[in-house]
Amino acid sequence: MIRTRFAPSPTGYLHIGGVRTALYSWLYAKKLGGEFILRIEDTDLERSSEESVNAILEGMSWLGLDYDQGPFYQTHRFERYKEVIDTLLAKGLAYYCYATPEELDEMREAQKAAGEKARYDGRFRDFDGQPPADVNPVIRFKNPTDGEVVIDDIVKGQVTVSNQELDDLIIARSDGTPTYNLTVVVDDWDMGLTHVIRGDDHLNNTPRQINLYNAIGAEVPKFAHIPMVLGEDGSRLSKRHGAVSVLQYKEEGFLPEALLNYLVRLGWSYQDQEIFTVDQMVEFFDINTVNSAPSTFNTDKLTWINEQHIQMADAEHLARHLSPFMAERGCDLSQGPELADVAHLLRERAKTLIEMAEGATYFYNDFSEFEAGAAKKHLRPVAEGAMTLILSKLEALEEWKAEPIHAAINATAAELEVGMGKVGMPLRVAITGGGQSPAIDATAELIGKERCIARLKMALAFIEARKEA
RNA sequence: GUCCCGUUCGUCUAGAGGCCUAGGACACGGCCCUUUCACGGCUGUAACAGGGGUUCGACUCCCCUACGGGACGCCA
Repeated sequence: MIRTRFAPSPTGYLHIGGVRTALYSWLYAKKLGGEFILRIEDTDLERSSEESVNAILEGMSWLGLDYDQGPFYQTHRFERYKEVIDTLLAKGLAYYCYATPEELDEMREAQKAAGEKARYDGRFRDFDGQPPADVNPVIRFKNPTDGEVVIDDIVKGQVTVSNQELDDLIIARSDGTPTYNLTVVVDDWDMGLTHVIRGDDHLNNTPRQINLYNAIGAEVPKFAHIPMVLGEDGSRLSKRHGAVSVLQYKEEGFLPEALLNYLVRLGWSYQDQEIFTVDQMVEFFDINTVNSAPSTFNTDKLTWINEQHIQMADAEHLARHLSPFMAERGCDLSQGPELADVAHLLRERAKTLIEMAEGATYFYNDFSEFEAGAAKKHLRPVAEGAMTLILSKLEALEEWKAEPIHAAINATAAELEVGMGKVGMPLRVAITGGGQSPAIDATAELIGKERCIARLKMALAFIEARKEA
């Protein structure tokens, strides 16, 4: 069975590049009926935080990237890592290194000065003298010194690295805690992972990890190194590029499926299709056709995709995601139409849920002033006749539905021998407070008769006051 | 500096030697639709990093250069 994982370290927010590798792993497992595992790589006690763990969990949950197993925490598995390290030590495949951090810094500086790649020189590899009493040693893995490691990467192709380029990496710190390169190998082995899908910033670690797999007698999984996501200026994505945390996109009014859609198309394509439902992603995604070049994040396109998903979203689904934004704007949803109906009406003119919430406010909140520009243009004395007539017709309506409302507007325009706009626009400003809204008849229906009548009267009073001024 | 990876319109991408007068999408411009704002439809501008090979023929294969990214931690 196929088994993939997402293994973030909880040292910050869940960022957008991480989400893409998580998505690819998740899609790959889903597509092939495999399992997707979540593992929290928290061996760095200094930098890991519970807050970050929560941000990761919340992000995954919002995106709907559910996992079949986990979350596993590496800090709960220290016994197991110790066991592996002891075995390596016993077999002579690992050794204690007493070099101090200062000593190592000096070594690296000298190497760089000499134009070489900085790496541990193996000074304690064959040490059998008296260990210094005042140094807590680290444990290093004895990397093979000759030959080469070949990675048969699903997205990068064949990558060959000479063992001479690799040094003896630290697998246990001087305080005894294990390090990433060891824990990741032990876990991926213990958890039965068949495919390791991760960012290509790990490509350089892979050869040494393969050596570790071999040393502990584990089967080497298949690798797929996904290229990085770059910021809009082409450099590595970071905080200064604006939103990098998934939850920030949630707050900015993006639908989770839209973010996923944008991310799946960043570095991968399926014919000329741009818009994918989550089910379609699962059906069409193919890890073998992921591009090997990094790609640049583009908010404009994300926004367009979000708009497309809003347009095709189910009204109830939209309402569910829209609801928190309405609350933010102080809207009491019990004092107005069903939010789903409003969302349905607005979905063709909102790029984000924030925009939609802005456009939905007047369905729930009354206003005391009309938007200045729109009022100046449409609530003029000349509109008084049309307003008075439409008011009386609307008041007389027995069935408060878009169709009869529409008929009333038509009749008013016909009786006064003016265009639809001469009636529709003042009416729009009167009942919505501004000059922009969906079709005025459907809008009026949802706002409700009582509110519409009251707002029309308020508009008439506004015109009256203007005449006197 | 050393090693690894990469390079098609501004951006995401299609392109597996002739189908390419290089296709689609976002963004941008124009036109149409329209009682508002949008949606939508049509349309325009815009790219094979450079240089050498290989081949009858190169966006596609090879080499070099340039540029970009990554790694070189008792971080992951």
